[in-house]
Amino acid sequence: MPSSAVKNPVPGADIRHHLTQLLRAALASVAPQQLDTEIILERPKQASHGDFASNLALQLARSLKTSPRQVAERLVRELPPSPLVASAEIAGAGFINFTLTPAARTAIIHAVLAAGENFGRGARKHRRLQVEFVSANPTGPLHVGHGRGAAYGASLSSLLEFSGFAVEREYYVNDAGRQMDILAVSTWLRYLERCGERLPFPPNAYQGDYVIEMAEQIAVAHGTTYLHPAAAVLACIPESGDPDARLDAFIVAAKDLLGDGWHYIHQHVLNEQITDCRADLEGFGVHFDVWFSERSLYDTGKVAQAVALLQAGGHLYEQDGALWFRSTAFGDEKDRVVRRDNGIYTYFASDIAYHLNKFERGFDILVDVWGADHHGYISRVKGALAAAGADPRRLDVTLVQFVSLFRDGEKVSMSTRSGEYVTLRELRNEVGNDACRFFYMLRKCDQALDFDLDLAKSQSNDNPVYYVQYAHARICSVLAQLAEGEADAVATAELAPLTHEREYALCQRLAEFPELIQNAARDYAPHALAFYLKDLAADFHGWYNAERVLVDDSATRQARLALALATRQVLRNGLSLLGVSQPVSM
RNA sequence: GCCCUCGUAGCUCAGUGGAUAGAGCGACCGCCUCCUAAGCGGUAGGUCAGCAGUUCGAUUCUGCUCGAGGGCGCCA
Repeated sequence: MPSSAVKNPVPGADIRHHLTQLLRAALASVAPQQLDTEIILERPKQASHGDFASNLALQLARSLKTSPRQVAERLVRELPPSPLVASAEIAGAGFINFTLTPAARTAIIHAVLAAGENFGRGARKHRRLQVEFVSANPTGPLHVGHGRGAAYGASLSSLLEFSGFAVEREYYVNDAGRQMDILAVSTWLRYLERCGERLPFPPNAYQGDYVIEMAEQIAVAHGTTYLHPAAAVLACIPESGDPDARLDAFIVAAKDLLGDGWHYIHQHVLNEQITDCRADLEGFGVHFDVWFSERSLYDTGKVAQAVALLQAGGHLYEQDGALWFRSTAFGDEKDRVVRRDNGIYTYFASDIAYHLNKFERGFDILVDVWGADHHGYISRVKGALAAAGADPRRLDVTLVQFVSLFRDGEKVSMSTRSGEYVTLRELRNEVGNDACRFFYMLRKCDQALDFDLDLAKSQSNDNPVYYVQYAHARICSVLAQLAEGEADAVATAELAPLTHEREYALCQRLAEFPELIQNAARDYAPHALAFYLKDLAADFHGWYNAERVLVDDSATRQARLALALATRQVLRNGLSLLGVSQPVSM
């Protein structure tokens, strides 16, 4: 291929693509029969290895029956000349290391300034993607474990959206099951207590103070409307027996005695919890586009339809009075019940209907963010989707591991049912939203997270979130000292005065941002963005300490201002994706 | 027993089919007459748990062993 076939690059355009074209041209001449070899360009860890490195020669050596270094020499000889490449050197086992010209290295600054808040945004992918996360039962305040799912899901959604997908965020409200009944009956029993009735509060009912508060509200608003004598209630409850049976008896008694009143209390506590949950999440910067009701799946017959669909496909059978799904035919370790012997559908049944409904709504990809304790659930849901004729590969389940809180080096013990746990709201109030959001992203989601309260609260250099925000504030501080209108000229500043290694390193970091967005989105790994921002801040702080921005020489001053401004832009873009604020001063 | 996640510096954790495996904290030595010291520079610290395999090349992929945590309901 003649070298003229490689187009002259636009400054600031995709240099990686340009280098790939150069290598492909060389490949066509050195090994025309290997033209489909994948061209891989990586960013070397060491600065002495240039700006980009290719292992193409190592890949080709075997089939060409030639030593890697010899192949590399031939490739380099055939590389078309490029105005962006200062040198292409052979090193190590046969790597080709590209060093860019100073202009090519700094060109990214203008690209950042031109794109602004859209720098790093991926091309539209024309694929609709839904992220479902948190989806905690509306039976009590969110705790720090839910907080991790919320922070992860929100950052992941933003990242996927920024990378080019059309993203919808959804919260699945489990408003149909026994847990809601237990919350309603718990509230009613507290209400009776407040009205002066003496009866034992079941140990397996919801113990939290918020239940007492809801009972108080009902009493204030409705007086003794829902009052029934303790004796009438207790008459329905077996003397002994297992606690779950007793709790169910309390629920039956409440339904019988209250009639329509039961529906009021049930609906009231549900509304209260959803409202509280939504406010908590919005306060955390976590927004949902859709709050999807599980009960609506029953009301519209979707659950029965889903089961009928599996039945029609011959995937169900009856045994011991229950209806089973033959999930072992789809790789699950045992078959699963979809309808119990008492005629009630299991959670699994509504979950099948739910996921089929998601596909009906036209999403190309479903992402479910679940607590790690649900991992055994993946194979059966995917199996059911396959059985129903849907493609299970379009469902990606991401498991988020547990959170342990540490205070003064001691683990804070938590127990959900007893009501003794640290809520997300308490955590936010104590350490602040920014530190919370950032700390949740400091660990891969599939690893258990130890949340150090003292470190998260520390207003010091130990705290990575302040380290990143400080870089942003420092840049703002410099810009605040400019004369009127001086910043306007920066966007088109001549960049040749940037000649220090730290400046090139910072430019390279900025240039990595778009690739990082794509990779992190592909891997569902928003933590990679948090780590990138730490690295970017470190590159900036290092440069800031070594070189002064506001120097007298106007050309140097303009060039450095441009670099500072571009850095601030990328810090902003990254922090906002993570839901962390970008303070102007600290 | 089966399944999942994991094992990387004293501690907490990133990372990768590639070259001399990184960061923060802790330790030690330094840097404000200077755009914010919530900052920076340097030193010390490693059998990437172990064994075998695939590969031109394995800390990364595969298998096994050891160790840690979690999950295995006609609950949600």
